[in-house]
Amino acid sequence: MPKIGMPEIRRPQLIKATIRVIGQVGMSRASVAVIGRAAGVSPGIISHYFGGKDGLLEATMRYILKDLANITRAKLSKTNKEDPLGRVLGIVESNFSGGQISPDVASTWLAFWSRAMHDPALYRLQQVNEKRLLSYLRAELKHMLTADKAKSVAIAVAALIDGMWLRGALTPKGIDPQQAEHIVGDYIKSMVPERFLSIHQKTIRKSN
Amino acid sequence: MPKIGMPEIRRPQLIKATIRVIGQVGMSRASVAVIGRAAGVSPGIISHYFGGKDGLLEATMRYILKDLANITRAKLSKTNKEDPLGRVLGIVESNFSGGQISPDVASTWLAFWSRAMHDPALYRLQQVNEKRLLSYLRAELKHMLTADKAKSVAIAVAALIDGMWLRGALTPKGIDPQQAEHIVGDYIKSMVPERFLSIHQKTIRKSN
Amino acid sequence: MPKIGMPEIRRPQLIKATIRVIGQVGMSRASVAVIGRAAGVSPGIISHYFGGKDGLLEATMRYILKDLANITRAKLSKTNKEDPLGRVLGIVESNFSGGQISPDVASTWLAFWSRAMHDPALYRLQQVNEKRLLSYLRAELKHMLTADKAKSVAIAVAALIDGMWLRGALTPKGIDPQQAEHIVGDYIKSMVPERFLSIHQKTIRKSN
Amino acid sequence: MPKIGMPEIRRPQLIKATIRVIGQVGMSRASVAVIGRAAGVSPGIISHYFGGKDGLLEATMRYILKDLANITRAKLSKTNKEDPLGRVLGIVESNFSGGQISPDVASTWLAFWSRAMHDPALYRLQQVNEKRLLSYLRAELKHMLTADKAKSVAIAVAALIDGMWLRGALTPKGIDPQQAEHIVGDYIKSMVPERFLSIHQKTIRKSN
DNA sequence: GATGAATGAGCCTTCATTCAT
DNA sequence: AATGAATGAAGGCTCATTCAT
Repeated sequence: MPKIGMPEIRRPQLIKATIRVIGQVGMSRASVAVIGRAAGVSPGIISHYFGGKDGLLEATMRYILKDLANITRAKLSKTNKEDPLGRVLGIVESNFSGGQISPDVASTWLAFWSRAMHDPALYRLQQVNEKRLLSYLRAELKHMLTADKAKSVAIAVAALIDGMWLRGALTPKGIDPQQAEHIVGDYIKSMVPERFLSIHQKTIRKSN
Repeated sequence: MPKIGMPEIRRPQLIKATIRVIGQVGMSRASVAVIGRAAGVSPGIISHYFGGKDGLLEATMRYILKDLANITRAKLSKTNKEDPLGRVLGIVESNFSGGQISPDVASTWLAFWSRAMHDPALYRLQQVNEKRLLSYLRAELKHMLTADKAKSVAIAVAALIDGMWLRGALTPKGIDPQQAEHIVGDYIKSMVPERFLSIHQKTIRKSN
Repeated sequence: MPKIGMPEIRRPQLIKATIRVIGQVGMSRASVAVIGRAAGVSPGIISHYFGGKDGLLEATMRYILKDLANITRAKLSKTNKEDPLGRVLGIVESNFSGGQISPDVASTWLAFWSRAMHDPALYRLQQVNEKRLLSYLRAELKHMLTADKAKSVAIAVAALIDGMWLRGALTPKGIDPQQAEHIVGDYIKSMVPERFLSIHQKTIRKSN
Repeated sequence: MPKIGMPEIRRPQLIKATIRVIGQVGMSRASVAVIGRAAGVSPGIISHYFGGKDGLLEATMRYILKDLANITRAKLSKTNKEDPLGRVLGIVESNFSGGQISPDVASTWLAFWSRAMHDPALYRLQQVNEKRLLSYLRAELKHMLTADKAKSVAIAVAALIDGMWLRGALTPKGIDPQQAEHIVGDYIKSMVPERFLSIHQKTIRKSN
């Protein structure tokens, strides 16, 4: 068994502090001093572990995206491959579950969204994530719709997810996952042929 | 006698420069020095006209929101009151027309969105805008749907608008208004009773 | 009769505003903009009439000193030359009368005192005033004391005047002229031969 | 491990540089840049140690006042309690000894006097110091004079100290402690009953 | 590995002065 | 004569980063 070094402890510790700080005071006030204090370490350590503030921000975004990817993958692995509607709903659900909907993460993500437009490193991460979501959605929707229709519905679903998520981030109460899933789910159900709803119903019943 | 009427010239001049600068280098690099240079004036002038950088940012957001409100109002005034579907589509269209979809404005708006979460003045402006959009949508949707359904569809449409808009902002090519309107339009049409589509068709034909 | 031009109006107007502003917000916050506003004129006018802020400050100090000199001269001209004690008391009284003891003037004077140590122009004005006070005092005291004693009492009286005045300036209620004159007067009376007190008493009675 | 104990080094270092700078160029030119340079450190350090320029100024005044208080306390502890005149003279002497009479300290003190009128924090410090001086003087004078007389003589002595001190600050040669003590001493001796002079003489002789 | 003292650039703001009107 | 818009330097402060310990 290898000894776990400090990097494995410090990096997540600082990333989580970053999310907390950005969530609470905003990106413009998230200085390394404040983040360091929130993590209970000295400011100098950030340059040591991430090469600088930019490195920390990139690592933080990467962390959030990875978390989402993990959740989605886990969700899909538990979903019946014969139930494409269920799988699409699973993808949607992933976007409104776990750490993703905590106000701090929502705030952080929004800050990154804004920053990504002018920061190549963040922009690339953002693009990868966007494409993955679209490709996941399209892959499942193709089982229920024509390629053309699948593409445009995928875009709509992705937009709906982001929109619900964005509006939730700006609401004092935060994101309401149930409402979000319900609204996105309704849209999808209204778009796919009826028989996929039946399959989905049966699959759910079976899994219980 | 001094030059008069400068405030009426300088304020829009500085606001436009702000949008341009935020659009091009991002909020974090939009210093008063850079904005001043972009407007061709000295940095000190910003405090003179807006009381400080915060005042300029607030005025800028106010300017963008007012622009959107004006476009929406103008659009609605030209739409037949007997055609609620047409009016909803008009509201949607307003959000993807005019200055709103320029990459600079999109970037600026996103920056404000992020900032609004931790800046009370911007937050208030944001909230007013959100509520107005929802209320406009709900008012028209109520003519076609039950109050409950109108409410949830209004939320979905607003989310769809924001989502399309957000994703467009992050795309190199910028927002594609036609695609956006098409996708949002499709969603709305799939949600309202068929007869309102007929009314809408007739209204359009008549107006040509 | 010569026509009175604007300079004769503007200069005192600005000087008085300066005293008012320094008295109310202190030297460090007395900008030309604030002074101009207090005088109801534009900031540019100060450079026009005084060549700059320094010129205004110097003129303001000159104005206050001249006022004190005038009061003293007037007081002495009304005092019996055969009553040296009465004349000394008159000099003391002059320093605690008229505009000199208003809180604004006191504050302004103190500010100049501090500034004079590093501003040659103000320093020169200060010195002239100090020497005049000492010379006035010494001239009268010499009629009652030896030259040596007169010199040291003159210094003490001057210090007592400045000290009372300084302490008064720092008290919320401002300078109390009666208390000040009483204390300084007591000191002087205890220092001069008794017969000058008798002369003084007689002189006062006669003048009534 | 970082360098430790720097606060204990830096704070006095910066305070002394502040006194030096104010003494040499005046309060209005005592910028953090200049003070930092005089202390051989970077300007940013001032905010680090004092929270800002105001904090440094307050700490500087506190330092000077504390120094005076220490000197006075030390002086009194070495003075015979049965010799009230000696104790009063000791208090006076304290005000014209040690660091207090250096031109830099005199200039700084005068600058603070002026500033205190519009700066609550400095004003409070000033008041504490004034009250302490008066109370010390009154306490001793009460052993020699009626309460009423003690009060007014205390005020006069305090004024005389401040006045001598103030005039000295404005003299190129600086304060002359011997002359100052002599003048103030003479005044006090002329005010108290003769027998306290005898006590004082005896006490001095004994202590030699 | 970790600290936090220190730097120095960059930020926002204030201000005395200039100048077209 | 007077305005007040505009400048640009200088002010205080914040901050990411470096480095001796």
